[in-house]
Amino acid sequence: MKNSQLYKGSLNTIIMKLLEENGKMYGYQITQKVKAITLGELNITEGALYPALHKLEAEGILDVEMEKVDNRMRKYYKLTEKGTTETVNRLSELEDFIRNMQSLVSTKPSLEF
Amino acid sequence: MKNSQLYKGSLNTIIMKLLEENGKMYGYQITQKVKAITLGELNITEGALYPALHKLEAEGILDVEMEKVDNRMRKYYKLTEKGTTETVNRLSELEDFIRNMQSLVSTKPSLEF
DNA sequence: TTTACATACCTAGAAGTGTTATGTATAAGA
DNA sequence: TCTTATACATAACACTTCTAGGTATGTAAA
Repeated sequence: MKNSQLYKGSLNTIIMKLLEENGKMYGYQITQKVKAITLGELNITEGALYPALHKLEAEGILDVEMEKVDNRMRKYYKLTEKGTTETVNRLSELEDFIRNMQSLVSTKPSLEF
Repeated sequence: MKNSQLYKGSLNTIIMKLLEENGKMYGYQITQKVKAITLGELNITEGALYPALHKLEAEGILDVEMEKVDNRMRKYYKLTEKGTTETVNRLSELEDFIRNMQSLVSTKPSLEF
């Protein structure tokens, strides 16, 4: 993704949330959408994205639909029923994670004079 | 750590922040502190913690100090000067990460009736 | 007293995730 | 024509964490 290791483990959740929000998307579109939303801070690499999409499809989280646009092939992905349910869980986990990280970081270091 | 993959990549930042906050800590204490702060939700495994501490020490982020307490050995870790500077950067990255994840997740899915 | 649990450290091998590098192909713009 | 953007894909590598084991002391319960 980017320089920071922090994003490791969050790619699937990001993909699923975007698909929940937009109905169907194709790979390249996902990379551009993430870049736009994060103001260029997060760039999903193709080497991470495509294997992730294939895995989510194999797990029955995503469905694929091929479409030819402007003589170029596009693979549109959308959440299955199972995927929609899973997305709710993932987002709940993400909220817990963010809450826990904020708890761990919120307290100020003791000042010594 | 726990069930969720989301915590991957955040261990170093957690360790460094706790040391910034508490001056010096030993490994087991870090696991207990994290468990307490997150109300049991996050349990750092020893197989992740000790290698991480050793690596941070090798990188000059942490200093070690041995101490014998109740006939048991303890290895106290504290931030070096370099480590203190690095911690500021890591916490800044964490804030960016959390902000970006919230941006990606904040928008509601479109409702279809 | 023996068993279990808590404290306190450690490591090797496996698993999972993502990066880097590379490949294919079309379209648009300088 | 060369570069950039669009659009997919995979293989080799790197990094982080987990699983599962090991060593050792102190304490509380059975």
